[in-house]
Amino acid sequence: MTPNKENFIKAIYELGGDHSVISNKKLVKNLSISAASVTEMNARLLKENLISHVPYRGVKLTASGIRIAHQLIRKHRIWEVFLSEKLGYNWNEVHADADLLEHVSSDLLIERLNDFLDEPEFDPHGGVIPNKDGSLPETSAFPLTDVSTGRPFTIKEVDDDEEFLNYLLEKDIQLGDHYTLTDVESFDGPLTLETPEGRQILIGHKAAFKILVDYVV
Amino acid sequence: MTPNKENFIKAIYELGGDHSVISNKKLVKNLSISAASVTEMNARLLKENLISHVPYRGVKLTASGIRIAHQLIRKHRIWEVFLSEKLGYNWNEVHADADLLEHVSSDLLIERLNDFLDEPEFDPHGGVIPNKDGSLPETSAFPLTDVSTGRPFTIKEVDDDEEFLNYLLEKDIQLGDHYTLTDVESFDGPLTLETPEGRQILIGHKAAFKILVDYVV
DNA sequence: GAACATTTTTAGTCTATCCTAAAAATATAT
DNA sequence: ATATATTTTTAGGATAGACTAAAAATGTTC
Repeated sequence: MTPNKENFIKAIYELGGDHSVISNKKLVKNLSISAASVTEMNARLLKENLISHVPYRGVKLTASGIRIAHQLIRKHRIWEVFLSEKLGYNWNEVHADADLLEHVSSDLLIERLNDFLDEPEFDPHGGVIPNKDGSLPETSAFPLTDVSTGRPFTIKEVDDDEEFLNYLLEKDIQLGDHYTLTDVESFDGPLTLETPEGRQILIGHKAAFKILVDYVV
Repeated sequence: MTPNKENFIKAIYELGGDHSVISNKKLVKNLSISAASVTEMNARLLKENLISHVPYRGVKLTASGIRIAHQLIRKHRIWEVFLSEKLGYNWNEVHADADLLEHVSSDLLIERLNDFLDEPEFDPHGGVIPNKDGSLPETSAFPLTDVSTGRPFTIKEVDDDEEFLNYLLEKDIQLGDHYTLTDVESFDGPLTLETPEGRQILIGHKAAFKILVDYVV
């Protein structure tokens, strides 16, 4: 396993390749490599039984491909917690360094780091940290787009994307904040949130999809 | 700069390539690669002006080659301090992981880590940590082989080699220990050290060369 | 200093990863 | 349903890194 293959598997996973077939085109865009390179990498991962391939359709992760993706995400997120909590990185600085570190982290290193950080459950964006064995803890968050009006909810997780995190910083939206949905424009229009203090926040539909929430009990 | 080139430069440095010409043979042994691969890598580093090359004699680092070596050693040693002090790694476990981490560490990461560790001066083996600009702090340690009998000294630094560290563990020799040299066998024979409590320790000449000491004032 | 031994270099391959350009397959649109 | 557009695959190359085997240079020994 090389850093390249690992990144490829992670990209497939992040595009939904654990449950659906991902087109080459999406991978071309996501990884910024040529279409020919995607075809080639598919062939390599296919030979290792990490993906299944439908010609001219795309690829999907096998069970072992998913396990590898989860283990990579575990490493990535544990590093994010370290960078954020111990080294004072901002929300939007952690990603790049974690992306490099995850590929050179021995099991010993990750487990020691996990202990040092007191076995965190979530990374700085609210992403759940997979278990050591590659399984995924249960979580109940769902997209902000699916929330019902009037029922108070809390922000559980946000997309790990630098640009998007800056957008949230601007809107002053943070993990754990409480809101109520007061209005939804039809035809995928913006959503209006209200803070307990009565402040109104407008969120585009596309952004709302990148925010996972849960109802306050 | 790739991890491979970085390791090559570090190997040259560690063999004394900052001040003398290092033969291909030594690099073959040190890096466990073929002689042909060494010749090739020499050609690449020569093109980048990181080494000077005397055909059939060997290579020597240029000023920028030395600076790169120092910066790598800075990264390596800061990671070693972290692994040892914060993650509870043993003396002899730190090397392997530090060797991987040093190649993926951004300047931001290293400087934050350095702050987090309270700007350590030495790594767990007593190696001095180079400055951010690639310069080397002054130290006064010298090989145990050069010590005079009767004058008390202290252990300042030991070779960063797993096998050798286990040897020291066996002999119960640690950084900061105080000893006096009581006897030296001629013809590079073993040295006899004495602890303040009167315990005698026998050290082979080759091992003594890997231990740096300084007189107690 | 000629013969043998060692070391370095050259030549020719191999793999992983990337690319561009062209061909093949699939999708869309009139 | 045929023409056009898009996507994927194939073909052919490039580069970094590593290898083995053979050739060239250097060292050593008697």
